[in-house]
Amino acid sequence: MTTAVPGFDPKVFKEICSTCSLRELCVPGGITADELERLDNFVERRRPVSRGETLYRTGDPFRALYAVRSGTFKARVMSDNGREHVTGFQLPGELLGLDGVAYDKYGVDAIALEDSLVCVLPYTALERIARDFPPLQHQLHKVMSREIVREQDVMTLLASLRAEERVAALLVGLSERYRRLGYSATNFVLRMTREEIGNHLGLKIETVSRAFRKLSDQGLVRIDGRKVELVEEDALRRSLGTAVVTRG
Amino acid sequence: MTTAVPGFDPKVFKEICSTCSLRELCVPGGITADELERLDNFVERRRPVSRGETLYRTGDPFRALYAVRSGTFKARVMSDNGREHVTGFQLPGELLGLDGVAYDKYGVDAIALEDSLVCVLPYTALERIARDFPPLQHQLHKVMSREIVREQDVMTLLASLRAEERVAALLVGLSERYRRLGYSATNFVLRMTREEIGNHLGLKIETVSRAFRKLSDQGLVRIDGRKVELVEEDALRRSLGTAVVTRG
DNA sequence: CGTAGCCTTGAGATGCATCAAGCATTGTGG
DNA sequence: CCACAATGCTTGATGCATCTCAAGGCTACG
Repeated sequence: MTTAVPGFDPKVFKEICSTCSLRELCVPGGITADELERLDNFVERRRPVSRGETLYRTGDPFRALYAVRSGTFKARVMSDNGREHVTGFQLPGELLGLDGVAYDKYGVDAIALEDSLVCVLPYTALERIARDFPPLQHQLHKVMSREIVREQDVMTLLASLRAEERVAALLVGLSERYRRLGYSATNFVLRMTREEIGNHLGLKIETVSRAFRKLSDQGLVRIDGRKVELVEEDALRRSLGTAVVTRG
Repeated sequence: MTTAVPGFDPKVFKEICSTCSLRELCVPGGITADELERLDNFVERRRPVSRGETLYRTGDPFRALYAVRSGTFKARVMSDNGREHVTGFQLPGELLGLDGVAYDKYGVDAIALEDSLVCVLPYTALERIARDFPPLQHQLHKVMSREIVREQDVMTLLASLRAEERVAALLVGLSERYRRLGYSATNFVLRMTREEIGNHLGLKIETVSRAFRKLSDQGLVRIDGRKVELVEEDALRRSLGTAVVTRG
């Protein structure tokens, strides 16, 4: 299985790509050495983005997708009254930029919440390779569709949950994503401020703070600044109604 | 340009496909007669769905995308407490089922709000043809990305607008879509109930009703049951803040 | 040590949900 | 053709969740 491919180090793959939503792209099962090389050549493997830096802005011409290798991003839109809406947070292995395909320009700002690394996937090359390599094509479609589903979930959350439930849903969602990454699902550190959480969930910062307090008082979680411990994960999950899936 | 192709009637195309989000699929610019025939063979061109009927249900195995030819649909999820969330309304030329790719099953129920016709686009065939026909591939990606952007807009709406603004945004959005279809952008009939509007916008039916009333009192719109007239379209638009785009 | 950013908490205001009643329209069976 | 049920819509009164405004505390960092 481990064919000798120039410039490809399986150890690096293990760390970086194994949880990536596009791993089929970088090291798909059944990919030939030849194909792998071709992929390797077009992906820029580690562009650093430091905390607070903008990876791309709303309206920038769309050129590439970005896969988060390490770190965390927020995607946001600013309304002209100066208010921020955070459309999502991106953890390692997740993609940025899918909204750019629609109108050949990005529809959000992508901002690093901590020092991060991204893979750069030039889009036209990606489309070209996808044509020659059906599993990759299908994987790309799945990734886009998952983003659609994720956003549906957020819409449902915004349309039907109360403040405390929204915050609980966010925590459960982050928990699942950290588990998938092989990190602790019960102990993690929030990379975003209360305000960013509020701007994602459609709540004011004070309401977010009080929601944390209430969940904490019920013994469901333990909160210390940005450090979170899920004490009663199941109860937390149940407090949402199982229909609300939390994929993002 | 009008090559003689068996089974293809340009007049029918004009009526049906010219505003379709997948028109590149059915009659792309620059498509050869050969390719067109191939497309023609795999698309089922007019499946009727009568009012209230379900086109597909949450969890049904994903097989096909559907393009609305005539009529209107709602896409919805039911939470287990029995509450409905309407993720969107689909007008002629718009697509249903993109969420199904992600997990090989549909993520919503698609229900006709009036007697409707859809085109059926079997998905595996679509992927296959897209590989051989780059403009179609790109168009498919654009359509998926537009759905992502549309949902981002709805999320922003839900997270930041007040009741009256949400209703105004819906009306402006419908207006634009009817204009694109060649219908009046200022006079149209709502195909959905107040309750469905509320379940889309995260509002109760009474609140929707009162929002209509207020917009009406301000002279921005005229409402008679489901008949809507946009009297001051610009003012209505301005009442939203221009950053809130309303694509669906 | 001091400042700036972030977070918490309290008190009061407000927008939407809830509860309740009544009206309009449509369709149906007598 | 009419009576009346069913469905959808409106309107009013009240309560509650969240926002708003205000103050103070904590932490990190220069």
